[in-house]
Formats: sequence, structure tokens, C-alpha cells
Amino acid sequence: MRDPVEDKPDYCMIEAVMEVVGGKWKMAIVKHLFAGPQRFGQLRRAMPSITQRMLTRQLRELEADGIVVRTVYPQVPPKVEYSLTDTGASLKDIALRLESWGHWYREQRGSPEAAHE
Amino acid sequence: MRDPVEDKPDYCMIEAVMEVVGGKWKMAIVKHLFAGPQRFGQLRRAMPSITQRMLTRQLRELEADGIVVRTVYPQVPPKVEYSLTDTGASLKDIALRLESWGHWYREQRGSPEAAHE
DNA sequence: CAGTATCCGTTCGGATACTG
DNA sequence: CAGTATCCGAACGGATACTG
Repeated sequence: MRDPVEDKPDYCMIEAVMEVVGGKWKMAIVKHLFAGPQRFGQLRRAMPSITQRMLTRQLRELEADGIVVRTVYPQVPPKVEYSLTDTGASLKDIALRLESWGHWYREQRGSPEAAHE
Repeated sequence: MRDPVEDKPDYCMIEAVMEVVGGKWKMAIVKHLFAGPQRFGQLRRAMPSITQRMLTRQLRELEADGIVVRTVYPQVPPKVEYSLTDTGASLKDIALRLESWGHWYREQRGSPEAAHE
């Protein structure tokens, strides 16, 4: 008896990974949580171009996938903090590499004189 | 005068990167191209769960973003080969890390006895 | 072989209004 | 503060059929 994933005709684990962190916002959210637990409003301000609805939904999915933890403080003004699980924290290396790749990509796409092909 | 990207209120380069390689299939396609130029049919067989339409569209987008090159051989039975640009090849390290992260993720999600949280 | 065209349901993403 | 509810159009993604 093998794992479900191993039984699939797809050899490519990357497809499965991209289902978890491949959305437009998820890696960005994870990256912002490297700085420590963040409140909902903090994340919103850190990512001005995401809407409340999307931020909520992406956070819920990340929570369901064991990437982030949602901690609710039962207070009169509600306080909710999101933080990374160990699993989420393990994405740090990849997130940083994605970010630096992005800078390099922008450079060599935007500056043709720097291109070497 | 700054770069357009730097002017945006988003600090997060990751969002931009995920627009380029963040689709469900793109990193998987890139990964298969590490083995060398591949014909359309080869990619289809390598990724049984992607449809023709999606493969075509994702390849076109990767081409437009300078990740892959499409080479058409004008023959009676059409022959088209896809290969990585230097830019695409520079994703190798990230793709491999995503893949190994995926294996680790499946392990520690699928095996509760291995969980430590 | 390497696509296109068409249809269709799901998800994305935004706007606005409302709530505990 | 941190959401939820509703509405809307656009984009994603799949199934099937057809083509040069």
C-alpha cells in the first residue's frame, strides 16, 4: 500500500506544492509572517493591493494546509494574530530565493544592456 | 526616477514573481524542461493531468515572460520544441527546492507520529 | 503532431454593505 | 478590529470536438 500521492500518475511533486503555495498571494503572506506574528490589519497594510476578502480566504487556506496558525484573543475589540507553523517557517529559504530571483528577473528583463543572450 | 516596480506601494517582489511562475503548472513545466528541449507531446505525456489547452496556454505565457523558447520546425508533420531560456534555467534551484519541500511536506503531514507540534 | 474552438463550472478579485 | 454577505465581471481550468 502506497501513499496516495505516490499512486498518482503525475511524477511531479511540484504540482502538488503549487496547489498549496502557488496562489498569487500565499508566498507573499508567508513572507510577511517571517517578521513574526501579525494581526489581520497589519497584513492588510503590508499588502495594500489585496482585498479583505482575498486576505481572509488565503489565510484560511494556508491555515487548512498547516502553514499558518490563527490565534484569536477573546477581547472586546477583536484581536487575531496569524503566525507561521514550523511547516510554514520551513518555506523561508524558498521565499527568499523567489524574492531575489524576482529582483534579478526584473533587472535582466528591464535592462537589455545587461542581457547576455 | 525609479523603476515602476519600485514605485508600487507593494514592497513584495514575491507577488510579482508568483504572477510569472505562480500558476498551477508553470513550475512543473519548467522542471520538465530541465531535461532538455521537449516537444509538445513529450510534455503532455510527462504531465498526464494537464489538458492540451492548459499546456498550450501556460507555454505561451511562459514564452511571453521570457522563460521558455518555442522553436517551430516547418515540417510536414509539425514539430515544435520548447526549451528554457537562461532566465528559465535560473529557476532550477528554486524548482528543486520546491520539489524536495513537497516531499518533506507530504511526509510530515501524512505521518502524524512524525509531527512534533 | 500540435494545436484551436467551444462550452462550461470554479475561482479570482474587486466594490459595497453589514456585524460582533 | 476583523471579519462576513452579496453581487458582479474576469480569469482560470477542464472536457470535448475539430483542424492544418
